[in-house]
Amino acid sequence: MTTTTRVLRADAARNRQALLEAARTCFARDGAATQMDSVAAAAGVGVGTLYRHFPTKTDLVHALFAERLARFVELVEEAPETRAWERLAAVVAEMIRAQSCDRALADAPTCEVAATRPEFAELRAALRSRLEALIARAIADGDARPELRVDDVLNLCFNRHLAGADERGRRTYAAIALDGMRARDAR
Amino acid sequence: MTTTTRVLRADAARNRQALLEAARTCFARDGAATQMDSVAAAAGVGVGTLYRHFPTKTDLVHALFAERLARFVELVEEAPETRAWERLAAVVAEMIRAQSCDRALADAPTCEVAATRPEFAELRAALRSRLEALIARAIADGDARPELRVDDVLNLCFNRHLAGADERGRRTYAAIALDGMRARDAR
DNA sequence: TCGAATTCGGACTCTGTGTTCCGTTTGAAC
DNA sequence: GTTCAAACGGAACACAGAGTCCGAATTCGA
Repeated sequence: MTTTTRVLRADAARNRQALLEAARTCFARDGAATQMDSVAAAAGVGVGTLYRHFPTKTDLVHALFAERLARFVELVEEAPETRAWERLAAVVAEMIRAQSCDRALADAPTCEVAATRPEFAELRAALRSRLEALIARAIADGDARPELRVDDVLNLCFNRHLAGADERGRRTYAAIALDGMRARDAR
Repeated sequence: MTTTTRVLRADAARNRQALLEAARTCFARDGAATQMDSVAAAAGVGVGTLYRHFPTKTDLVHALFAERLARFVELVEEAPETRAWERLAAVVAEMIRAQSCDRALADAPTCEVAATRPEFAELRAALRSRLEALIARAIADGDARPELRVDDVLNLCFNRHLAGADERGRRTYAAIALDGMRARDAR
């Protein structure tokens, strides 16, 4: 995945991984309020090093969000032979579950800081278009309510309050969301 | 509603109202990112004046949130003879609708800045307990799903993404939320 | 009308946080 | 082992935004 033009020196590569790992932890815990200093500290590295790998906080956020979105895109594509509704349900459940380990994730769909990066915009578009297709199939099958749109699904799944919710809360939330998205006849 | 101990001078009272009005506008537009300077400017007043009326940004946020929460509390209490589910549905719809005019509102349930103020904590507790009772009745009537809890309702209604959504988005969101909260038998 | 208490305004201070800079250290090619 | 480009660390800088301060202006009772 590391598509850097020039090959990194051994220590630099090691530090880059440590930084990404540290950033994951920090953003999961503190959300958007995460400070660059604490990321560097968690990686056992000076801020200078952090800024050499990610020139801007935005770059770091972008890298993390891209990672997550890519996982979701894959998830939507898995097992194309399944009934659309089943897959949609799995995707929704996983997106909701993922919020519990990442306080910053809820911002991903609307986040403007990272939105300007073409690479990120592409990923977001990819997720949207694939979800769109999946939803269309689920509606055609008569499983999802006909007015359902991508944004409705994303709005429901990327809810900031989910990060603070407990296991029961997230389960119930997912159940409500899925039942609500269901077509009247299919229930 | 202005329960200040000493009576305010005419200009002071006028400014206080202007400040609250300006704050409503600014927070509705910019959410938590609203700056004190811009509130003062919008009220046509210096920052000094703003800080005399609201010594801290937290105080201002508190005043605004309290206003909103109080409205919701009233709403839950209205027309007690109605069937519980009907009222719950009305409350949910209104809470979701209210997000469209206030970018900061979504934080109200979890907001820690204002949570320390006893007055605010009371309001929040009041809303919770009244909603709790309403939900219990709706469950007892067989209208709401039995696992439903106050937090589930609040998490669904106070969703940050709703502020950016359009009319259709909010309507669909409300429909999904309500259908999802419904008991299986009642559908 | 006058005077004192109150309020106003906005330049200024203070703090927290993203970002830069540069002397030092390290990896790896020969 | 020597050399040098690349990478490191963290003190220092820059800037935004919350909150302060005090001389000027305003209100209002007498």
